[in-house]
Amino acid sequence: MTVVATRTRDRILEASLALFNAEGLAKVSTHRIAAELGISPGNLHYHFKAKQLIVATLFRHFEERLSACMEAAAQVDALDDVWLSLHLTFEAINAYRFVYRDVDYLLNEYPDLESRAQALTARNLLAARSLCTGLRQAGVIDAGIEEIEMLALQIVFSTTCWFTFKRLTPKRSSVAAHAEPALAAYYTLTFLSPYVVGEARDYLNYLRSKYLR
Amino acid sequence: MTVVATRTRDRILEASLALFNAEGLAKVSTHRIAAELGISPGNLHYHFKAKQLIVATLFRHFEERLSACMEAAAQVDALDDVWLSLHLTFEAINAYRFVYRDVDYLLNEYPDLESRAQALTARNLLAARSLCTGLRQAGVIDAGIEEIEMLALQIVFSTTCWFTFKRLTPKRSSVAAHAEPALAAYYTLTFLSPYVVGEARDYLNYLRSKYLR
DNA sequence: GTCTATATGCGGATAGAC
DNA sequence: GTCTATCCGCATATAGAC
Repeated sequence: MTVVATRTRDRILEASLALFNAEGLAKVSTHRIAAELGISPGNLHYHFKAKQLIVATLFRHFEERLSACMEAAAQVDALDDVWLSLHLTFEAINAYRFVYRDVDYLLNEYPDLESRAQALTARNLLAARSLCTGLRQAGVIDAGIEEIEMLALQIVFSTTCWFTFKRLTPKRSSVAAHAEPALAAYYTLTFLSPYVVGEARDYLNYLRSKYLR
Repeated sequence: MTVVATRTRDRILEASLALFNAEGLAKVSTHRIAAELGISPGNLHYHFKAKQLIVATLFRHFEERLSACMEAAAQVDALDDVWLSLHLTFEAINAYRFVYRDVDYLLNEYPDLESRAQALTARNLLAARSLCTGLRQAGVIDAGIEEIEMLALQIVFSTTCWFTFKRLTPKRSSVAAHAEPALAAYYTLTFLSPYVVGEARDYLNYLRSKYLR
């Protein structure tokens, strides 16, 4: 049945994503994925002729989800929306964290993803720039062109690499795993703080007191 | 001869470092290293019983070099020295870029390095904080405790992840490879700019005009 | 110290029966 | 669609001659 086939296909993608995120692309073999699902390696191969195809499919899903975040981000013009937008972006990246946590391995192993990953970053930069100019026009921040350029770069840099860096800082047991994206969003939001003017400053301080705990 | 033995050992480390940096830890096998040196795999194994030992040795060298950078950084109290210090740090990280460019793979493959890598980051954060408070005491920047905390984090974050992120931005052929650390240092220095006061501002602008080309 | 030859195991991928 | 069985290649690591 096609229905059943599709189910299995989706289950493979689901399980692969979970394993890749948890243990890293390199450590998860196709055998392992099959075992996790209780199916045979042969069956898995029927649905995906190569591991590369699983990875490529997941990467496409990631592109789509992140692109949606970016479109939303480009429209933002209030500090409150910035935080939400960053939060959603971090959640997207966290849901597919195997991509950025191990970019070097990923791109070495599957070179055809390199240009797509670069294009994604480029669009991400455009969206961040657009977000910043939106904030300036709304009078939320006061920043020159060069400063905005810098801000956009910082935002994209931190969304991209945050979870990679996280692994290099000792775990704080006090922080629940699901709270990570919210914290990361707060951290990134703080980049804006030197440039925030007017009553938006108060809101930023409110956020600070709320999340610095 | 012990002398010759040592030579070969060092050559192995040298070649391994070069290959790891150029192609990534995962893609470079011990056979490959041996072939590159024109020695046999058996001979390589005589000097290093396992690939892990090569990696561990290189990692120790990296720790030592980066630690020296950090000690120097902690003493800095002028904007000029900050740039130099950042530059040297980026050069150290660039010289051993296989470490941070593929941390996730590295730590998954050699778990005993994880705590050492975290300790290194922790010390790095301390040094950065010390650098920032030094700048404040010297009157170069005007920043509160929380802001300094944030600055230190930004500095360490960017030194650690910059070259990883670099791979996600399209190559600009105009930038020579050896100039990368200098550019990265400039980028990181700019984090300070919102907080720089007095005549130090002029110097920062000078650097900007010099490196923004 | 250096070599050749080889053991061992794993991961990706396939063939063909059911 | 799913299975079992298997091939192939590579990477780590070892044994033993020179």
